[in-house]
Amino acid sequence: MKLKYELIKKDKQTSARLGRLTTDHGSCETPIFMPVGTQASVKTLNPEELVAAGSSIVLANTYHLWLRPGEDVIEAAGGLHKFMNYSGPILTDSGGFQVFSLADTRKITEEGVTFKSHLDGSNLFLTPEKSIEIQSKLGSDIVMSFDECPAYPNTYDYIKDSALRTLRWAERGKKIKLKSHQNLFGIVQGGEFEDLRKMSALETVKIGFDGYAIGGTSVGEGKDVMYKMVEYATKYLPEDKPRYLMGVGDPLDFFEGIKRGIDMFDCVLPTRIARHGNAFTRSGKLNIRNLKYKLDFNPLEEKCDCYACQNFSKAYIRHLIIAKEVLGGRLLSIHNIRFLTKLMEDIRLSLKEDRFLEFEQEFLKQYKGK
RNA sequence: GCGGUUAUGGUGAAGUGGUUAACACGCUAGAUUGUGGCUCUAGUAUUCGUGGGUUCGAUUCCCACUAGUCGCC
Repeated sequence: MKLKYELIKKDKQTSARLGRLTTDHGSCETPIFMPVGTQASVKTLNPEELVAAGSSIVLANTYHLWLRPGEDVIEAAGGLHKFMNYSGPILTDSGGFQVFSLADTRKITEEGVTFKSHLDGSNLFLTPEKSIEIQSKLGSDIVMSFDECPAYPNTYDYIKDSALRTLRWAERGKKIKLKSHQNLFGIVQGGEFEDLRKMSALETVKIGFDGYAIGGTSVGEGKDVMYKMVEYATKYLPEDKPRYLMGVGDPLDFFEGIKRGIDMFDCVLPTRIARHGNAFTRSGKLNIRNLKYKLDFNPLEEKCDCYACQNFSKAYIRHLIIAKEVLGGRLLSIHNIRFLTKLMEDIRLSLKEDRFLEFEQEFLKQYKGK
């Protein structure tokens, strides 16, 4: 069965949307946050904990699984779902971003990208066809097109060439056969340039995909620029398909993205900052290593229903993080994922009740972001 | 009791007769956005056991004291 996106409701004051996404492995309401499990594992958590933390769709990464253990191993296991014992929806990123983040030794040509493995330095060659073939073997529910994620800032001419190349790559990738339950998303590029975002969006839609992502964001461009990039693109995306803002996971960015019509977000932030001792709370981010929590025997957040808050104190989690015990990072990861999934639940509820902007105001009053 | 030896921040320790006393750990704070990396960044001794002396100048040289340590009786 192909992916189904139902647009349940449109916000009257903003471009926010309430929707439902249905795959062969289950459905979820949008807007939604998707935790990242790069190597077929959301770091430190097992699938049960992930689901208990409110997650209903996760990411995995083509580049990482291609190198290790290899897509054939996962195919032999019966696909990613069976391999990692997770039965919910999975989205796989194409590896385009890794090409960007491991940029030291890469060379981009029309055919594809040559770069070095971060594991053993061996030379690798990834093409749009190869990326989709790997994802086909992985068996994820949502497959991402192989794009180029250009660095920021960049010249207009480069971004234009790059966006056009990404379009050609998208067409090539689309020709690769996927499994019947799989769906392919295209990625809009175009940097900070309005006309290029428009061109990229319109042309990507012309090729035709099951959903559309906005790429090339959260690469150091600054918030205002990012919001603009989103705006420039979502205008030209069809209403009846989901929109996914790649790599964005700051609570404040959720509001800004949703306001502009975004349905899906993914980010490593909740799990990465967790392992470094930080927690999201309704009043802002908290660094559990801070001295002031040494004798604080209250939970991270009083009203939080997550496993960490229901069972442990800040003082204990602080001790675990300082002592470098893995349980500390686990508990903070559980909490942070729950924080973001709960925030999305609250946002969806506010959309249902026609008070999205009011809820945003309420949230911002308490939340001290940067 | 005698002789030797050492004495630098929270810890382990470098070092020099003369501008801001290495480095590591710890501690304190910050960062982190389609995860290579429990990672990265910054701050953290107005002062070198105590008291004298030599010197233009001493944490560095000398003396005494105190404390630790080793050996001998």
